[in-house]
Amino acid sequence: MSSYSPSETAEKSGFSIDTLRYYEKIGLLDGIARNASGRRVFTDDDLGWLGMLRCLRETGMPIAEMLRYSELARGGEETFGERLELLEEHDRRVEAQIRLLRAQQKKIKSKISFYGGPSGE
Amino acid sequence: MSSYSPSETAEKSGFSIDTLRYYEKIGLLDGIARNASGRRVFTDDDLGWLGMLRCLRETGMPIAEMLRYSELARGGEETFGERLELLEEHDRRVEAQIRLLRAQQKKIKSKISFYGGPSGE
DNA sequence: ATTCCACCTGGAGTGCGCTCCAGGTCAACC
DNA sequence: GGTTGACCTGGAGCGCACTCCAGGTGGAAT
Repeated sequence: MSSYSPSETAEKSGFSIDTLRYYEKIGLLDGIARNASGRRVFTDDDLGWLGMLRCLRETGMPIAEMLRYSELARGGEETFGERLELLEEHDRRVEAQIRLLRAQQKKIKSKISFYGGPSGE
Repeated sequence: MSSYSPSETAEKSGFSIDTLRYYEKIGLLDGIARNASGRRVFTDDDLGWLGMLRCLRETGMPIAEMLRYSELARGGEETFGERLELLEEHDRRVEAQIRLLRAQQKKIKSKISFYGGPSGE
């Protein structure tokens, strides 16, 4: 088994069918195959790419930048350098985001113990 | 010094003046004092509250829930239990968010090393 | 034959969280 | 007395990322 209907793909990728269509429309998904009656047929490769997109989205990358990354990905090995740069930049932002979350979480926890949280009261 | 103009408050709190007005309008900020000519005057207490709001916002709490928290905060000590519950629930979401980020960051880093990232090439 | 269902399209609508705007006020400075 | 600048109000507008809708198609089951 290596080809998937839109609904299977939605389930496996975690994106809704509407989002899959939207992503194809704006160019995040390229060359999605169609069967004889015009329906989308997703491959394992497509699922792999969707996994990458999901990773980028969930770490807060804006669609516009994912689009940039997609364009680079279409450019073949020549764009490895640029893709590397883009991901490293993003990785730094993710790192900063985690740091911020941790710092703010500390404040929340201290507020919790102020209100008499676990092992407080 | 213990009272601040809107622009000072914006600078100190990290929210824009427009956002401060908006927060007051929707009820996240309550009882902000005014001077004789109708301008807002923020106190250290207000700044403290804004710090809490900022913490909640930056950890992804939706405005609607911050509103709920604000209402509870107006309710005095009787609402400590509910506030505690709300913050504990939020803390768990923050924890999950951090975990997700860390997990996705791993994928990004492995992609980076695939592209020939630091100490790779 | 018809009912059903998953899918298709283009385009409109939604929810969130601001952000901007027009038109006005007031205190202060030149 | 005029100008400036920070502030005020109500309300419109915006950017993002979807999400929904109307109307239609094509294959499969009853």
